[in-house]
Amino acid sequence: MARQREFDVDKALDAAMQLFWEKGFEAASLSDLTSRMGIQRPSLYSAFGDKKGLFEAALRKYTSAHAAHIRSTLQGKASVKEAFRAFFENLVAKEYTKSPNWGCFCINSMVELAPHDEKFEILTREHQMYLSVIFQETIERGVRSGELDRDIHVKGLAQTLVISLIGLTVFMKSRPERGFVDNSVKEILTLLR
Amino acid sequence: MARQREFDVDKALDAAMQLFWEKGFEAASLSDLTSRMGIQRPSLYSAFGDKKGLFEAALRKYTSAHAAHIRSTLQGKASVKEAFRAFFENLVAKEYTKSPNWGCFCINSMVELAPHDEKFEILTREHQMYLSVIFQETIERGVRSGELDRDIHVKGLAQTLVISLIGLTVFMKSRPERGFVDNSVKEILTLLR
DNA sequence: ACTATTATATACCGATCAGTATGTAATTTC
DNA sequence: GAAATTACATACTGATCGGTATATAATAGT
Repeated sequence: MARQREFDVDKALDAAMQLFWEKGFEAASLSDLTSRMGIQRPSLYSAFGDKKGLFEAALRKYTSAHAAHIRSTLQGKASVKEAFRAFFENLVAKEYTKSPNWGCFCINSMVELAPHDEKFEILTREHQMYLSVIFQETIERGVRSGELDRDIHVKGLAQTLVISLIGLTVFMKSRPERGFVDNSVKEILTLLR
Repeated sequence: MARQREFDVDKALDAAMQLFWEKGFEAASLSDLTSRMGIQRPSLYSAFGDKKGLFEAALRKYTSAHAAHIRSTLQGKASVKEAFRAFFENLVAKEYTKSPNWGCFCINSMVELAPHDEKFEILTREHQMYLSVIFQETIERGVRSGELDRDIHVKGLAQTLVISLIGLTVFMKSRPERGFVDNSVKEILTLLR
């Protein structure tokens, strides 16, 4: 119809996601955003509506990629116990190579926005619910294969692993000694019997 | 020497703590603060230095009260298993009566500030370390009394309960169905054998 | 009572906030 | 190639940000 966009919307969204992830919603200013995204203000507003709209788009992009990553990681090993062990150990190892540690964008958003904005209360909750379903499916696979006890409480266990994942991710933001989280991961994995 | 203060510093700090707890550091403005504290800007600056200083004072007040509360709660019951059960169930029940749910001021601060400010990285981490010591002492009491197995990994278990506490507190900010957290609490408590 | 000192209240500071009006460049349809 | 449409860049809006200068009120020591 008319002049075409000169910037890649998805690349710009990715840059916004990175900044919101690092700084949170309030602390990321429009000037920060436009400079990191490499576009001007009016382009941002025409493409994403407003700051909240951009934030929501960035968070949705993050959660879908995050869930896909977790799902494929857990499917990567035949042994379910091994899969969870690799998942948690990898999570810890990764956070201790980066410095500083921005944690999980979805959890950060849950803490900052969920109590003040119902849209983000729902969005962040639903992501954790989705992760618990992924965990649950993985555990069920272990039960079917005979690797895990038949009388295990599959759903409760999956939910507990989500809680543990959140706890670990948040606590690592304060950069505790690694032994602390290593001990916890070991303990948490004993729930898989 | 001269004119005396007309406001109660501790009461004002309490009001600031409440606001920072609800809104976080960035989202709580000086206008918000002074109006909630019932004082004028210069009084705030003369008593607390600046916004960060006020925040730090509020957080320190919170953490010391929080730790004292947890310590006395855990000492309230002879049975260690019962003590932890009551502690976690009370935590959940309390969060589900308030609406909305502001979570834990220290955890909120860890998420918002720890990666950007070393002072708060340390302050929030040390509080969790302190909680893990309280948990550890309680577990040791259970081992001594014979209520808990002698071969339990006391420290690792205490650290895991801290991780679980963080995970539960954060996740409840998104107001999930209560069954989810109830299941997790039940599962977490099975670690106490 | 006088002086020094400190708290209070008002009003202000430059900087930055999120968001937009305006004018120009580019691309399509006719 | 003219008209219509849309993206771009600059510059601006009123509002609010954290922080402070100034002036006045109150209390202490002398």
